[in-house]
Amino acid sequence: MEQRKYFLGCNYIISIVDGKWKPSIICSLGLGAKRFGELRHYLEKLYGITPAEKVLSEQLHQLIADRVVRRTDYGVMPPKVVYSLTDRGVRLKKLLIQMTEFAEQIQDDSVSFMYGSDEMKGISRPNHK
Amino acid sequence: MEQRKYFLGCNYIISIVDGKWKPSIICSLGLGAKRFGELRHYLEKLYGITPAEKVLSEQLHQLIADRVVRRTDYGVMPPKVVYSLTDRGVRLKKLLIQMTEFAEQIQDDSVSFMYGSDEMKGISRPNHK
DNA sequence: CCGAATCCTAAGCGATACTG
DNA sequence: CAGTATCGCTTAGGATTCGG
Repeated sequence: MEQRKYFLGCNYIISIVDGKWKPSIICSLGLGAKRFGELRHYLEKLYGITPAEKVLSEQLHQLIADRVVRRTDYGVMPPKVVYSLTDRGVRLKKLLIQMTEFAEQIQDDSVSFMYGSDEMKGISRPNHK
Repeated sequence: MEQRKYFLGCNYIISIVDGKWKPSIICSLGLGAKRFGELRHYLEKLYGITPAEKVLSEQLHQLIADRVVRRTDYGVMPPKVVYSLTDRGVRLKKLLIQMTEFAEQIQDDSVSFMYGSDEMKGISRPNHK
């Protein structure tokens, strides 16, 4: 087992959440545990595009390695596997919400976001059709 | 001028600070404005390695484009150019410190950091030789 | 002293096809 | 259903060289 070395602690956090879909995965699972396919379709409803299966799989496994996400295999046929946030994941999600709120404060015309911090908290349930 | 679109606000923040040296640049300039070469040598003292000039230059310009860093050219000969944090940069640095504190909370044996949140705040002045 | 220009390698991400 | 295997494009970042 080898040790990973970072300049700053924030570099470590950034490395955990850096990945196109990772914040959305954490956010989604924070609103409820989901199966692999469920997660894909949930993300598609939110954004209109789906992560490639390979990419979703990769990023999930990285989050598992960083102990942010937990994988529960029910070992039945047909397969049933559920992903959910660990304790660390729940705390990380709160940090992501803080970051999102900061983003909304400094936001200007040059950027836009598809999903807001209130929605991350589950305050508003969007009607994505 | 085109608009950048992100899934979540935190994706925007992550894109701003994602870059091997960016958090360290923001942290360093937060302790005082610096010239290009000064910044390089400061980082070298902290970490024992220097960013390639091209990389430091790139990441500085990206931070300028994101209005986190300000470049002040005194237009004299020999050249004197100073980099410092904007208002947005100062606020972003506070967020980075929060992230670093979170990292220190969840830290375990598998990771280590070369510079701590207290040092980011300027509380302790390390004696790097 | 303050960089820009070029070349190179590794990693991120997507599309497609296939498996237990 | 829940993924893995393969391919190919694009970007990040380091090494090196050159210019005002």
